Amino acid sequence: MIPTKNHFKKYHAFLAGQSLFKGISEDELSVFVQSMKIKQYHKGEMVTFDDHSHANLYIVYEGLFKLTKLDEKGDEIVLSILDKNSAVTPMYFSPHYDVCAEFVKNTTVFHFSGSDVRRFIDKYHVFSNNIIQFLADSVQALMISAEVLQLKTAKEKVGWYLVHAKINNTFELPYSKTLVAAYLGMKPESFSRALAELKKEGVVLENKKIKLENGNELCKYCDRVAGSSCSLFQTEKCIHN
Amino acid sequence: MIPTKNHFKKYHAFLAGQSLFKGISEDELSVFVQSMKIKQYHKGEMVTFDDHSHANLYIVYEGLFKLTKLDEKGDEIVLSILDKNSAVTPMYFSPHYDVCAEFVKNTTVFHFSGSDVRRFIDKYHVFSNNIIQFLADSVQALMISAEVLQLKTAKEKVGWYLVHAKINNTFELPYSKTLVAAYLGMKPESFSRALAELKKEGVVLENKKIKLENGNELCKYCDRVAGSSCSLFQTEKCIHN
DNA sequence: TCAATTACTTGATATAGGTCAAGTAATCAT
DNA sequence: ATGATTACTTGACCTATATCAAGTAATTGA
Repeated sequence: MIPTKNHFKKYHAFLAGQSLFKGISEDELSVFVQSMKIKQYHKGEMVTFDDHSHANLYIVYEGLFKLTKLDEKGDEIVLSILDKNSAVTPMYFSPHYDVCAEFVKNTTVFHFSGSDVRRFIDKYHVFSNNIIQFLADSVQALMISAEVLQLKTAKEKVGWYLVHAKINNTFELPYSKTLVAAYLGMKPESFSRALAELKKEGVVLENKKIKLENGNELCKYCDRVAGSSCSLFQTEKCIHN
Repeated sequence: MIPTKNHFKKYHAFLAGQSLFKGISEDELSVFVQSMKIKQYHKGEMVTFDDHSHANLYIVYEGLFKLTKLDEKGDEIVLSILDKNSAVTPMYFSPHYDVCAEFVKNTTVFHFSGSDVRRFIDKYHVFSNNIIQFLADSVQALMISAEVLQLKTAKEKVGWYLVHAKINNTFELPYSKTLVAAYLGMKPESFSRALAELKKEGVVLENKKIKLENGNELCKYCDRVAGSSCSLFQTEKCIHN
């Protein structure tokens, strides 16, 4: 797909809104955007990052996919779920570390070659700092995942996932139950049973909409990082003191 | 502890050898080292990174500790094991994300304040790139952990851990079984039983020394990233083609 | 719009690894 | 050197979640 001038403007605006490009001027960004490639993937496609694609930085313009690791038996873990505005860059990883992208919806991603990214890092100090922040956020997210996956019971995992939708006020499960279950390292059956348990506590999920009896039923499943974005954070109603 | 001039030289040499300071000249490093603080912790101590210590970059000069997350029930996960030459920096994390350092041995750490690190990043582009590589390595290590913890059986986890000691040719378990078990997300009892299983396959662990009957018994537990450092990598003896 | 596919639920059953207990071996501190 | 503490092992038992199966509900695509 060759971007038309019109598209180009749209993409430019989109990228300007990304936290990776925070603090970069319009003109500076333009140079970078010139070298951007656009790629579309189809629902159901599975792509492994090979030695070549390892060098890239990817930003999701539209769509949905999961980053997974598969083992010989065919079992998989979901490392992260990526949709609009998500970014991923295996460029600093070992070329022998292979992860897989499984596309859940038709997806459009922008990608920048490793050499362009490095050039941009060298030239624009802000961008370098943004990359640092992006990687640090990834580290923190993975640490929190590790904690959730290892320490929490099925019900706690689901509660923890749902509380995010309360905090960001959508009160909506953003993806299918099966996908969320996989992300939480559990089977759809267990997810379903966990929801049944939560229902007894006043948490109802009905066509992806979360309904709470009193409003605070999910608070016990909250962590401090997520909680710090909550309107009740550290009020007397909040469990985090 | 106030470093004497002599100590200072020793520390300077130590830091010059760290990959975080690769490409930094002696003189440049000196400036940075001036502002370094030294802290000693005792075996058994437990320290939480508070808002203040969050801003720091830590490098382990000597000793051993584990970075853990604890939950209300008192269960813990080991996010990483840190010993000589290891580094950790929560400085880019949410101030609400609290991890805990549990000291296994008496430990000496150097730390640099967040503002010094930022100043150094601004000034020395190589350092900024080193930080990027350091964070990316952390991301990759956490992804591999996630995979090991979720996808592997007890025996596979232990085999995977042991194969590293084969690859780096020490043939030695670097830490206590209990600590390694915790890192692998399992109980000491399960670790012990997994070792018993491996013994049947010709893998013997005797006072921390790994003995193999034929030499290739651990290969089936190897991953490609670890394997890429193996002397047999991608020869006909290697499972990775 | 309707058949086909995929998503979800619920029950019965299996199992890996956790827990508890009791013992031995190794290490530490005085 | 020795008593105390901690590390490790082994067996019996338990439990949370996976698996299997069979069904219903929802979504998709021609």
